[in-house]
Amino acid sequence: MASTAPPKDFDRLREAFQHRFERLSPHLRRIAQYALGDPNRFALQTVAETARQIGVQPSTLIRFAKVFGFSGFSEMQQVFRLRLIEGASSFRDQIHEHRGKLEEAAEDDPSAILHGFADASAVALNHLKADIDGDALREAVRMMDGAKAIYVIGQRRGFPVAAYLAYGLIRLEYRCHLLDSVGGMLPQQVATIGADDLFVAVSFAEYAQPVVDVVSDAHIRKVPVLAITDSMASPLARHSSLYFVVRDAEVHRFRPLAAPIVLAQSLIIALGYYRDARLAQAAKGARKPAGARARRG
Amino acid sequence: MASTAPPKDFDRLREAFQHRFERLSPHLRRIAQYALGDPNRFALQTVAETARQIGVQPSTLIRFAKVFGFSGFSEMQQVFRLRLIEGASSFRDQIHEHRGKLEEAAEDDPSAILHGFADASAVALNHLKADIDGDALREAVRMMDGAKAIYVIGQRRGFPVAAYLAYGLIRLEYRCHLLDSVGGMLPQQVATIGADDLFVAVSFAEYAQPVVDVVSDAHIRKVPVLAITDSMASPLARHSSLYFVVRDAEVHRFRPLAAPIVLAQSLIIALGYYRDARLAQAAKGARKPAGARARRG
DNA sequence: GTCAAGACAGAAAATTCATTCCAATATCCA
DNA sequence: TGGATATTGGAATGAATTTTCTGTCTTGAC
Repeated sequence: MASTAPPKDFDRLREAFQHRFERLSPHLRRIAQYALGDPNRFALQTVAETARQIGVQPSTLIRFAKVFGFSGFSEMQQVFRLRLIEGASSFRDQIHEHRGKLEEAAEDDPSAILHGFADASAVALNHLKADIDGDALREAVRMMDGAKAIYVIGQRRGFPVAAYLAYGLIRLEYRCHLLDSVGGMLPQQVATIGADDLFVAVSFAEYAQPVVDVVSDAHIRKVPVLAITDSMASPLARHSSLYFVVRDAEVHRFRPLAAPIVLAQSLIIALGYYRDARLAQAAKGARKPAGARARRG
Repeated sequence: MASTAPPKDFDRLREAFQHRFERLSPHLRRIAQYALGDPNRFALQTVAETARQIGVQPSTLIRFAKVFGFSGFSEMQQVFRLRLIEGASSFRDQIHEHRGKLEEAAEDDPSAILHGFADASAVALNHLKADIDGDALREAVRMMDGAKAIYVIGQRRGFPVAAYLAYGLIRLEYRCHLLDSVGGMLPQQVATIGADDLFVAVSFAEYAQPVVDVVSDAHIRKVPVLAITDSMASPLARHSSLYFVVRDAEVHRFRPLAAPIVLAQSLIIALGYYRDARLAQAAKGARKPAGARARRG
């Protein structure tokens, strides 16, 4: 019985499986095969279920775990579960892990702050890539392209993102308005938005009340709403037709903006290509009424 | 107790959470927020663990599940677990899928655009780390902290960055004004800025004329100018007391904004620490005239 | 062919876990 | 202010699951 320290992270455990595979007894081999072949199932099922599927006794699974130095099956399964959590782990946790590194020795060294914050932002960008669904992007592009006019709102931390979206849309020659509350006419402005327009809202915790208000107002009035926010539980997610969740975590008491900015820029770029493709199509079949198929259903 | 048929796929369950969110009691809301905010954890943890993390009793979690028609907590958790099995198994494949697509042009694949642009932005962040000088950051922080009032300007692509700077400065309770040209009074506004104020300008090629004009005007009038721009040859660099150069390369005919945004955030964070340190100092030697050593020489 | 060492099956025990129930508290409405 | 209703806290219960243990079986060597 090898009672060396058990591998604590999944990669090492996998290596251990592969390394000792030949020396394993037939049943233990089948367990190793199953575990590596469908690690997700293996992480979630109970011993009894897994044992039945493999065709061995539950006790065999415990013995298997002990061969690799674990105290029992549960301890080994924990490694598989951790992989599931961290594989798609929330940015929050990953930052939490590295917070020491990111924030250490930094308070009086602006250069260290910049480095730490840039690193945190890079992590956020990786999560963005994993989190954002391609189909959702496509749908968002269709919504923007099909709208008669686009109204963009964002306050506090969300304002720079909203401002970029408005800038990009105008650069692409879409009819777009950035809603600030200059003059205090925000509710009245929103009241003029119709069902063939599009409302784009950017808001992160703690969600600025005016944005939440106008978004739910618009949603009730059947105006399509595209939201960029930071949680599926956000009030914007609840009151939108389509939303993007960009996770972020505090570093130095500030939240990185890089991820939402990159999302906004990507949306604009994708929209640009989409429109070009549509125009090219329209030019080819120029006899048909132009732009007819651009409206979404 | 709503005993309608419980949603058995994740999307429907998520919708149910969002739909009934407002009608939920405070504790149940927190559960919904936690579940949607970190669904992976929620899928794997035991009731006791989850309850402790949220700060409610285990029984409350069971009640929560029953509200949505489940027989108990476990049945609801099963929905979250299924998502993990099915969603994560394709996760690996998706990565390979994207890698293949990334090498092609991928103009019609918004997801590939996002990936490419995020990567480009990450590269820009690395350049930022290498390019920005620590002493310059320190000096910029001193300038901001010592100014009587700070005026921020930026147009087009620079506007989101300027907007963030203004937001951050106001959050740190500095006297700050974001100069937009609403009302067309920009030159007159700038004329009121004095030598003990600070002018912060953000502008990238092709440099918006109004920004260039007011910057050189301010510089002639001996107003300190802090600039964020993209070249040492930029007109902003010529007319500023201190400037940061943020290189960026065009991707898909758009320039990443991540780097200047991260620079702006880092400046704000560093300024926050600097001010805290200064206040702590002032508190210690409280008999001396407060804040006297905060002005820059 | 026999003996020894390891592997396995199955039941029983122990532990952990989800669930229930009732008391206590807070909230709302008259 | 008082009563009624909804919400929450916490210990007790009961189910499920992991783990241990013992006897049997297979395998390989002498």
